[in-house]
Parts: sequence; C-alpha cells; structure tokens
Amino acid sequence: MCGGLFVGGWGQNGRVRIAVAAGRGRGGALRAVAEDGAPTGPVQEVPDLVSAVAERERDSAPRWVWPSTARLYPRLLEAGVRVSRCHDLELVESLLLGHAGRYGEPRSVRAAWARLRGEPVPADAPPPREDAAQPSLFDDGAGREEAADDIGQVVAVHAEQQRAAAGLGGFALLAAAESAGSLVAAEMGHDGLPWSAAEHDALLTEMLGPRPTGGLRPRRLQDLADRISAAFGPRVHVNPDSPAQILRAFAAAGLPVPSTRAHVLRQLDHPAVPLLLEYKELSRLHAAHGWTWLDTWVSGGRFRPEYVVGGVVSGRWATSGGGALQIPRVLRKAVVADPGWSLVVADAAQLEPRVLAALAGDRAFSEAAAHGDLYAALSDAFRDDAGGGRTARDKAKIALLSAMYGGGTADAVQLLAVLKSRFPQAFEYVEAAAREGERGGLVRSRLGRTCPPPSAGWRELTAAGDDDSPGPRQGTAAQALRGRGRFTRNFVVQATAADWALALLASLRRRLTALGPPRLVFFQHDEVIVHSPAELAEEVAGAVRDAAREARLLLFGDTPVVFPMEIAVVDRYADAK
DNA sequence: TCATTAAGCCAC
DNA sequence: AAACGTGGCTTAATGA
Repeated sequence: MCGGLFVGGWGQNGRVRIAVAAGRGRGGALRAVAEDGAPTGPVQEVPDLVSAVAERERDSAPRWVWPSTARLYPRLLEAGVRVSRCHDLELVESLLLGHAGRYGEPRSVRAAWARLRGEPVPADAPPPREDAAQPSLFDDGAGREEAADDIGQVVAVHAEQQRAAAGLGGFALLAAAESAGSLVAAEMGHDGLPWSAAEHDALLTEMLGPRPTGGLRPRRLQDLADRISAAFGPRVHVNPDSPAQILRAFAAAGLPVPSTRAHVLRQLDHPAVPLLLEYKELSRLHAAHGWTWLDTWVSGGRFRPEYVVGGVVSGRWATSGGGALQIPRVLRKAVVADPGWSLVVADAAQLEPRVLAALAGDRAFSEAAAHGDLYAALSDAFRDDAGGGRTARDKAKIALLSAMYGGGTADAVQLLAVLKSRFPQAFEYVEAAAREGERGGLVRSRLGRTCPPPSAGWRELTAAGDDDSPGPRQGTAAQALRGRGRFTRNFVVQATAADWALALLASLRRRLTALGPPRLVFFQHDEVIVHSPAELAEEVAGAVRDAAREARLLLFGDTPVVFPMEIAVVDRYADAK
C-alpha cells in the first residue's frame, strides 16, 4: 500500500551506496557497496573528492556512506554540490550504541573499527574550537582541518552497522531519518535564515537606546540600574546582574526571598521590583541577542547557526553556537524574507499529546486527537471536575502536560486521575515508561532511539535506598527514582515526537528539491520555516502537509490520530502567530 | 589568570 | 500558573 513511499523517499531497497573516505587535503577514496555493506567494486582513489562526489551524484544519486556529514558536507555545499541521501556512520553508531545500552561510548569510525577488532577504543576527538590559534598539520589551506579517513574502515564499519540494524525493527528507518537530518542541518547552516540586520538594530535601539561604545551598558539599561539602586535607598549600590546582591538588598529591606527569579519577585511589593523585571528582560536581550550577537552570527543578510543533530538524548537537535533554538520571540521581527520571496512558517499543533495518543493506541484519546484542537476535544472529560476555576480546555492541557512531564502540582494530580479513568491506555503508556525508568531500565522511541542508562551514582543511590535506614539518604534515593521516572516518562513521548519531526524534515526536503528554489531555513523541534519564491509558497505549504502525512504513516501506519500543521505564508516571521 | 559551577531566562 | 521534561547561553561567583 505504501511501497512507493519507500522507493521514492527512503531508498532502503537496494539503491547503490558509495563509501567515502576523505584524505588529507582535497583527495579521497570511494568504494561502491551493496545495501548489506559488501563491496561491489574496487577502491577508487580520487584526487578531488568534491568533484568526484558531484559527478557520481549527477550520474546515479547513490546513498553516500561517510563518517560524518557535519565534517564533510559543508565542503560540498561550499562548492555548490548537494546530495540526496547519505548514511552518517557516526550518527548511526551513536544510535546503535544507545540501543545496546552503551550510550555515550566513542562513535568515530576509528572507534567502531577498534570495537569490531577487539582493540583499544580511542576516545572521540573534541569538537574543533572556533578560536583555534594556528592552522593544524592537516589544514587544507582554507582553514579547514582535514582528518584522513580509512576507506577500509569505512566499508567495514558500515557493513557491521547494517548487520546490527537488520535485527532491530524500525532501526533502518531511524538511521535513514537521522542521516537525512544531518543533510538538512548542514544545508540550513549553509543557506542561513534570512535576517535583517537593520530591523534587528532598530529593534535594539528602540528597546535599549543607541548602541553603546566600549562595553558600556546601553542607556536604557544604565538608567534602570541606577533607579534600581535608588529604590533600595540613598547611596546604595546594587548590581542588578548579581542575584546575590539583589537577595541581600531585599533582605536588608525586610523582604527575604529565596531567589531572584521573575515569578518570585512578582509576589513582592517593593518599588525595585518592576524596575528589576524590566531590567532582566532587556539585559538578557542585550547580552544574548544584542549587537555583539548580530555582529557574530549575521552576515550577508543571513543568520547561520550551527545545528547539532543528535545533540539531545531525545533526538531533538541542539546548536553549538548562535542559539538558533532560543531566538527570543521579539526578534522574530528581524526574520524577513528576501524581496519577492515568502516565509512559509509551519508548526505541528500539539505534537507531543498527539504522539502519545498514537503511541498508546488509546481509542478514546485517538478519537479526540483525530480532529483539530486536541485540548478542546479533551476538555469534555474535564468539564465536571475540580481544577480551580480554569476552563475545561486549560484543565485538559495541564493534565496532559503533567502526564508527559511527570508534574506534581495538587491540581495536576487531581486532573491526572481524570485522565486515568477516561484515557486509561494513554495514561498507562507513560506510567509504564516511568516504572521502567525507576527500575533502572531503558525505554525507546517509536523508531528505536534509546534513552541513556542510569549512571553508576544513580544505581548506588537507589540501591542504598532499598534498606529502611532513616535519614536524608532515603529522601535522595526517592528523589533519584522519581527523577529517573520523569525522565523516561517524558523520553518516550519527546523522542517519538523527534522521530516524527525528523521524518517530516526528510520528506519535506525531498519534496522541496523537486520544487527547485525553496529552501528549508529553520527547524525548531516541531516547527519549520521554508524560504520560497512567493509564487511557490502555496505549493510549499502543500508539500509541508504531505510531508506531515508521510511522517505519520511511516511511524504509526493507519492510526486515526492526525498531525495537523498550522501554516502561515508571511514576509516576516513575527507575522506568523 | 583561567576553568568550572550556579543562577537565571530563552526556546520547545 | 508553574518546578514538571530537553537543551543553550550569559554573568557572577568560586576555586585551583
């Protein structure tokens, strides 16, 4: 029924693979292999790896088997070469190690090769530092470090990975999705998110005052800092950036507080509070996303962050610079499409609860999730129950988030009881994951991404908690157990949502390639932005919807649960919501 | 002086 | 509304 999906999309059925080893400098080695990893041709040394890849991509669009997309693909992109498929050996090695309960062991091709041969396993090299003082031995002249790969190791490690993955249901799909994600990440880093430095600067000037010189505070921040000190008394000096000084100042004013968090301060009646709250907000904008950030990360009208695929245990992406996944909402005004182009902003509505519904196969829950607003659909279940004057929809939302995050406010506990009686299978699904975690066990996402095992310290602590000796250790052991339960409870949902998002990305990327110019320029857990010529924007929106359906099918087959995308075609990101 | 930790807020 | 999951990033404070 869905065979065509795999032929066109995921290419797991006998497509040609070519193993790649980058040499020192521009050259390298290639070797054709079968899907099971067996070589089907001789090793070919090539003097110019980039042009060799470009040529074979044009001819046959193979699945490229290489040690690391993050290290190799940027070179290709700089040369204008894009590939359609790859197998990222390091990422797949990580996934396989994780599946075997060996999360975090070295994942380089060399390490995998050493494990194969029973030799000492070398640690992974630390990520290259941006401020590396001098060019390394293997610098290729463009400031790049070239580590030489060994084509024999690449071929052998790939074959072993294929052998290992064959026994794990769904794992080939996970490997393909993770690898496709690595291509998207490198391409997005290369293309960049359209970013108006002028808009950003105007926004900063409006909120903070003119750009200061020489590391001074912007005028508005300095003004607030002065007024904060004054609010605590004459000749008092308080550095608002120092939580310790703020605590002391409030204590001296007869208002002892446990912390300076915004929601704590809001409870206080003191003239410094509104000033501090405003200072915190503006100061964070200035420090994290001010002019320095703009100078560092935006060039040529693009914000070019560095995404780290597989950087989060749950399979979500991380970033290693620029903070692309924490862009403050106020700065969305600076994300502006090129003239004649549009931003297609697409967001998976209520992704995680829908994932839970599909995972658990809970019929009542799935029916609720089969149409538009899931929380509203669920709210019927909460209409007659306690919950402190909230709307039924809010109650439903709290209960769901608590079920997934392990939350424990009094209201949430009560609402959870309702969830348990109305949607027992969904409730039981996350409860089972929590119990497994508390036993010290592993849980997995739909496609097989596996959580890390508990640490040795955790095992020791919780084992000690088994005896009945009174004292503080009992409390910490119980805390550790609950913490692990919360983690695994959340993991199954968050990691499966990440599975879904990766499948969406891979599918969408392929569909956009067919459209031509539109480019994926942003991805944030459950949201994507495509930069597209305005006249293609509706086609892009259609591609996003199709990709969401394909992702659902790949993960959950014929589940009734739908994964609707909220899509806006805008000039500026800020206008999307 | 430099590296590490804590506190805090940003995103989902 | 908030302490309940995953992270990044910045400053102040701490410590070698």
